[in-house]
Amino acid sequence: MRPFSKSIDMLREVGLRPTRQRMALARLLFDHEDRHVTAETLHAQARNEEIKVSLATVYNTLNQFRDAGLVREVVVEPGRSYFDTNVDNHHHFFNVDDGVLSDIPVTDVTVTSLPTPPAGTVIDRVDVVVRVSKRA
Amino acid sequence: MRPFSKSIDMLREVGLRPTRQRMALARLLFDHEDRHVTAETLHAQARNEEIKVSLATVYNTLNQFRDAGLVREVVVEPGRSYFDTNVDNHHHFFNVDDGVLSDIPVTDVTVTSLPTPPAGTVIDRVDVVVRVSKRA
DNA sequence: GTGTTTGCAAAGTGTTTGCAATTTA
DNA sequence: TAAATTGCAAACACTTTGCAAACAC
Repeated sequence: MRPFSKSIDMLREVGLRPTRQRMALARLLFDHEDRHVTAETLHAQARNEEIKVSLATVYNTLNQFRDAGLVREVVVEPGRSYFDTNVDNHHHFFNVDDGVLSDIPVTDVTVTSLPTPPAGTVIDRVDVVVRVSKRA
Repeated sequence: MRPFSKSIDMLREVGLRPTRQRMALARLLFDHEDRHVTAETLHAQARNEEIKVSLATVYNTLNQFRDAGLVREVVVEPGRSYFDTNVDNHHHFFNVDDGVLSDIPVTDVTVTSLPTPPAGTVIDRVDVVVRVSKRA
């Protein structure tokens, strides 16, 4: 298998040109499972690994990946977006002390009896965020 | 009962001076139940009702009310904070098409089998957001 | 009168965008 | 070489802050 071919295929499938920046970010995101990044943290990691990419491109790329369904955007704090590489149905812990977001195994939380949505609307998705903090 | 005495008492109880601006905003917020406002929408409403208050004061007041436990901050969209006058345990619908946030009656959603929080942390609160959109 | 609060404008934070230069196919 | 993408800096939307004037007690 040629190097990077997985990233190339993934990008081609969603109609994005496999540029150097997009492939590098795809590898950072998808070589390990269940990552939770912000544009800033992903950009910092890229810099650490000597990948040349601007912060604007990181923002644009994350938005394109989200639109393509490769990552999911998670909003838990005002003024900051997290992107989750796990796009399956699942929920989150959010540590309000250090801002760390982590997955809750699907089996560990169960929402029973979903409410009837307001007239004229349908349910897109149910997000459960369990806010945690340091034990007192 | 003297006018405004409820607002005065409420503010005194949480250690905030009952200024003209804080009393006016308290009345807008608490004279009707279960309001969901942003700083901008509350400021707009104040202007409509001829209440003189700056946007900065609306922001500061909402933050003070939140710190005092009079309102709850709800984050569902990047770059915008909603404040909910219902501080009891409950959940939300969020209409992604028009940005309208509404309460889910407590009895209409049940989260069973809460997950074990990460080591060294305790659960502060569980937020369920049901994202809805116009029926296709 | 003394300390608190307000309003304004400026600053701050995270994010998006216009456009020339570069890269991809 | 034609179209897409990048990077920079400027623009943006929302929110916070510094400070002098106004207000509460």
